Amino acid sequence: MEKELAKAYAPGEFEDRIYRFWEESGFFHAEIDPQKKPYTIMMPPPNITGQLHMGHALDNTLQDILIRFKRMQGFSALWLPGTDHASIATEAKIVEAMRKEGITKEDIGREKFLERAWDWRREYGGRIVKQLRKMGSSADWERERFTMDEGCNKAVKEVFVNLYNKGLIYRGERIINWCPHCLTSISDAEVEYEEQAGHFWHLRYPLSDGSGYINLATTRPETLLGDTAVAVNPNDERYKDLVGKTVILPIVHREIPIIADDYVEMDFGTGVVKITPAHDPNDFEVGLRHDLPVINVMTDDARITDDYPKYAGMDRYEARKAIVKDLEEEGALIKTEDYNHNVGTCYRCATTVEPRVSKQWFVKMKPLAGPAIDAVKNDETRFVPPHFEKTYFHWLENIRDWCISRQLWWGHQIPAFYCDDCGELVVTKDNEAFCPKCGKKMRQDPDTLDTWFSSALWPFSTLGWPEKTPEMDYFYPTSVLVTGYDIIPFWVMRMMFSGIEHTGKAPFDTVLIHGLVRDSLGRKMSKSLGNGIDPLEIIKQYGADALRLTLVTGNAPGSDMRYSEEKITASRNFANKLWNAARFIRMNIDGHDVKNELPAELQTEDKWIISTLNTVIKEVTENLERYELGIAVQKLYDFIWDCLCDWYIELTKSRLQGEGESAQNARMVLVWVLDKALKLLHPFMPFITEELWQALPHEGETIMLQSFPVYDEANDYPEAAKEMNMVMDAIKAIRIRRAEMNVPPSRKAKVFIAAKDQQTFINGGMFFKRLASASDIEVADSFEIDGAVTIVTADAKIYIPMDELVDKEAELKRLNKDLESARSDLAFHEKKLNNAGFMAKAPEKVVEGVKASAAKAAEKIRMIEAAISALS
RNA sequence: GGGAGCAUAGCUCAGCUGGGAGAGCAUCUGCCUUACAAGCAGAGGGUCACAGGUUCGAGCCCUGUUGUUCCCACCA
Repeated sequence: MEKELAKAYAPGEFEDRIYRFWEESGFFHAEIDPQKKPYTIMMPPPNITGQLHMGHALDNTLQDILIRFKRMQGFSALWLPGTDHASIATEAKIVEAMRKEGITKEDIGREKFLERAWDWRREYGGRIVKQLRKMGSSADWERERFTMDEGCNKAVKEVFVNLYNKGLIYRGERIINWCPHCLTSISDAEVEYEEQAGHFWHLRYPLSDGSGYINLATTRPETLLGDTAVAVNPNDERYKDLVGKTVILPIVHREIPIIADDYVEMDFGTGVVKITPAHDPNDFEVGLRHDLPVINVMTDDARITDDYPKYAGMDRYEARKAIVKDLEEEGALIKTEDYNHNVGTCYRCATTVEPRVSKQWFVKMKPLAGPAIDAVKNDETRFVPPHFEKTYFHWLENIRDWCISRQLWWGHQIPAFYCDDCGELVVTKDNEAFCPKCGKKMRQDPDTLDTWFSSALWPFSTLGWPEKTPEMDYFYPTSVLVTGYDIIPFWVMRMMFSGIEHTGKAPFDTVLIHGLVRDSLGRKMSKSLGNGIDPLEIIKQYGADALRLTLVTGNAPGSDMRYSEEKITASRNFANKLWNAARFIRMNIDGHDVKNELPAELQTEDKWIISTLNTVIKEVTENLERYELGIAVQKLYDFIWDCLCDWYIELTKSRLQGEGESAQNARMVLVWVLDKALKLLHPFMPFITEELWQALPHEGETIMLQSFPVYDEANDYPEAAKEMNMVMDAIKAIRIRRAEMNVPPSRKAKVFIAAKDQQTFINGGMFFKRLASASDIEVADSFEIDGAVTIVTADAKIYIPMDELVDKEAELKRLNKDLESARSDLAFHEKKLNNAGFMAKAPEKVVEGVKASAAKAAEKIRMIEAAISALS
């Protein structure tokens, strides 16, 4: 065997080495194997602009646990990784870098710009995937994809053309969300609302016929330039006579009509609304209904157009000030009021979105949403936890058409071509097109597609679709999607309807939703707060396994968790504990030929640990199958620390000090149990388990390809477990009593045990010496001992003669206290047994349990009473 | 306005289909017991937010209330 294990857990010394070993050996690679069942996870592709953060760390840890578990269970487990081109974010970075050089996109043109973008991607696109490797992610890097690679591009074109031909993609002039900073349209899902302090400006518009005024209020006076009507509710008696008349728009002095529309709330404000179809989505709808002109008053960077020379070139907010001032001078401003309202902002740059009418491409959503809703309703895909279905349904049921064109260069260029001569439109997968009418070479639409348009195809574009590949047949639909609840509307929903529409099958069996990793105060980690924790720093300091354990411990699906330094150290301490347990076993098998198998003859304590492990195997497997990863790891933690380290290893120490078969058997059991424990823990803590497994007797190249332990009925030893528990209970009771009396462990004393089940205590005799500070032990039916500390457990009466420490009064007091508690115990159980309803309706198993507890309590009372009478 | 989650020990959180409340951290006591002081053995600490209900039995199921977080909508 190799060198000694280091004294303390030092992950920095082996994690990178092990990862390299795994990757170079090809252990992560999944192949189509008809002998095996497929298990597939598509990694949510991180943005190429991204750096690893806690969100990725959590998301990847959960996926890696599932994929390693299934791989060990014998599935052909594919975890397909990749990155996303992130059109807005990437383009913004490149534009920013160019700005520092003093050049703009337009200066260098599209082709050169794209060259720079690809260079940028080559340079930085690999950063995030390197960081994912640090987490231990066992992804199949040989199959790594990029949302803008050739295959994905092919899939995008195929989908665009299909949807266009079915009439599900159209081009139209609509009001869309426009980001004046990113200079592109964005979809509804990309708008974030935030409350901002603003004002309510109360205005009066004079009626054209000079008969008076109509009063209204606005939060955006600058849009007045584009007003083409004022509206009232048709049922509003106050204004009934005014509908059909006109008013003179202040400042602009344009005559605009007063119209009636249900959209106007009578109870709010004066019940009159100014209508600016070009700059408000609701007004746009009103405009359509009443055939109002649409007057765009702003440029693409949200400045007033040259049509209004007085304000031309001012940005929205300057213009607002200037216009308010002018309104005041004109006498049109009645009053100004403070008012908080929600304002839409761009999710990328936080700039206030400007609704704007423009010609864009849209996906018609209603026909696609229906089947996506059905797939979840009929359980083709299920959410864990299930309540996220509601979020999903809510979005799909209220969905509006998806604006997919972006005025950006970095992305999939829209496969639509225009004829500049006759205006003909052709949508095609080809890279160029000629006008079917006049034969002229056509001009491709300069816009690109929303990033999410290509990510929506990720579950199948990565498997070679639209080609009929064997991978599609074998790995699709995928098994589980692991992602945060925050991107259900962006991504989950869009993958669902895309998968169903293009492949006929929902892309996932299960959608496992997790929460956010927050800081120790419960705040979202963000750049602006500066409260982000860098996972790479944590890995450097504590190891990837400690980070992974922290992220999965106590993690329940769908709920947020807090990160804290204390949790990390607790995880690191557990790793150290495991490390040392392995080191202890290594030291003890050194020089002996120990095979990783169970010996023919087992002691009671061996049977107990094997039996306990067997239960843990069963439970952990069940928990993993149900995505209860936090519960699964908790059980392993408890088993390894409490059962294996604190009890079983301690129980074996005296045997290990001896020679012969008993010692050898103990070594074998230790190795066998640790081997199983390492395998169970491997999906959670891959590095340390590999390192330790390699250092122990084993067969095979790597732990990651060993079979996951399986529950085996033959390893259940209920009798042995019961006996062992009697002994352990007695040891604990002695420890408690000694601690209460402040007796140091160095002060040994003989222990007399009176029990019915004498053999059990005789067998366990040596444990009392090591674990209960016994100098010697004697077991009998009963004892007559004076001046002894008396301890009663459910199965035994224990005497420890320690004359000088025994205070008869105190002993009696203590025994009486025990008696009281035993009596109330008995009363509790008897109350149930005397309850007719309970006896009639409770399941037999429960009744039996209560009966047994009552009998135990009664026995204990008898023993305590005897002890008391002996003392007094 | 609509919807969802959460409320359990001082703190952070588990608690699976209802059967006498758990962990880690923190606090206190005693231990260098030759794997581990990143450790060992113990202790204290809870009206499971509140009020009803269902049930033989409720932290868990139902109804309501309060507090809190989030998502959606957006009345200009």
